[in-house]
Amino acid sequence: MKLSEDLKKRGLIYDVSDEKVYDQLDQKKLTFYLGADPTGDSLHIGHLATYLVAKRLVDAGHHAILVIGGGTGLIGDPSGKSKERNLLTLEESLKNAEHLTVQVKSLIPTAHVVNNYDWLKDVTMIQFLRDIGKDFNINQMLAKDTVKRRLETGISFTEFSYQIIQSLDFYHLYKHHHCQLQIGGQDQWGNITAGLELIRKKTPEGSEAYGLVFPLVTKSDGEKFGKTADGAIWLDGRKTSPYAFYQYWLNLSDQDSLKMLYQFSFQSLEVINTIQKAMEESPHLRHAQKALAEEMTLLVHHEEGLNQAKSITDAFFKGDFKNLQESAFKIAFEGLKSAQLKANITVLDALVRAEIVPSKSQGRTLLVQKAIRMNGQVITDENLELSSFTPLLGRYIVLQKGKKEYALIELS
RNA sequence: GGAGGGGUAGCGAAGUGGUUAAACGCGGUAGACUGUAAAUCUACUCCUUAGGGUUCGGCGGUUCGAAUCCGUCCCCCUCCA
Repeated sequence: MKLSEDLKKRGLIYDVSDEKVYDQLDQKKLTFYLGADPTGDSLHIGHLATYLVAKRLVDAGHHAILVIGGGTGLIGDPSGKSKERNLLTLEESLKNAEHLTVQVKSLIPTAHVVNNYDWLKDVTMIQFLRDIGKDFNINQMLAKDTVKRRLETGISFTEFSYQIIQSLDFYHLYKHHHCQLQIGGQDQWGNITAGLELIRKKTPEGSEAYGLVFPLVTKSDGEKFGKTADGAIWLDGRKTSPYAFYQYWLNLSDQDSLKMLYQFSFQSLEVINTIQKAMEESPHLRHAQKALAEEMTLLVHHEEGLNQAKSITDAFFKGDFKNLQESAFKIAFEGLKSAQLKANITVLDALVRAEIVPSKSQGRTLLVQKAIRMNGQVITDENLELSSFTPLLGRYIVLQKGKKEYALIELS
């Protein structure tokens, strides 16, 4: 199947600057670029969607340049933001950029990774205003959705100028790396077309550059994809454990999981179709969720992370952690909340100390509601001491709140 | 600079001297039902040594008693200049 057709069928194309881009994708080997600003020290699942599109292009033989926006991150992209952001310091931006570089390389090892701070930092003000500013029309800039929406609430000159800076990236890459295509989420449309415009003006002899944007990943319940009450789902295993990452996919609704399967999975459309059928026949087996969880966890956290996530899942949801070997046991609880406590501590105190509840009041409420289990046994007596449990492996007590939250107590 | 309006729990929003730890909605957590889903129903949602303690932008005052009245300061919005 042609690449363009595959992308369309998966629902990964929101808009293109020129229909010709499809033929280019199907027939030529393009150099394309995808950027991310280092606003945080890790990418999250939302970024993952965009990088996986890049990966599809790479797999089809195109060359990827992944831009880490060490420079643009200093300015602040107003796209999709209703408020002015706090500026990052240079140190933060560059440090975050380092982290993102590592992550991005691990996702697409063959990609050329660059930091736009390298070419943006030396542009002088005079240069900026004379050589670049002349090619931008204020009316057009103001008309961009991302700017227009902000005019009422306020936008600084800094963020207003963002589109110019990003255009400079595209032009730089076009000129020096023959990068002809920029891809991104639909919120990047304005920035991408601004870049195309700049390239056109700077190349009077004729230019060939394109833009392609994919739809923002959305969930059917209106919640933002990749966000939980605890915050974003990060790709960094230290910020979101492989287990939590795996669980996020596993907990997607039926409807969402199918959609995500098309958008995220590298399985062929035929295979996805089969999964869809299996799912319709027996939804309780959650074929789509499981397939997604496995594939995505393997991709981001590799085999080791996937095994860890699965062994924890088995232990917790099949309840067989009692039979775990010590090594597996440790892996299962790695990254989860834990506390070293003495045996004469009461159940209620243990809940607070293990940080599974924020206060004793709430701990009591949960105990009354039969929401607390220790070593799998429902506990209602807050004054029970830890010594009244038979510890696992001689010293561990597994603490459970509700169905999904666990902590480990190690007796000292 | 002038005139007016407003700041109440994670958010939205009632409350204008006394069971008001503060209605209601959303969100959140848990229980039931289930498929670790959705929908629905139920409970909880400041802290606590369970007696109390500390809350309504900050500080100070009036009062037996204040989110509610007075003074002052800070912040936000609207209109005029």
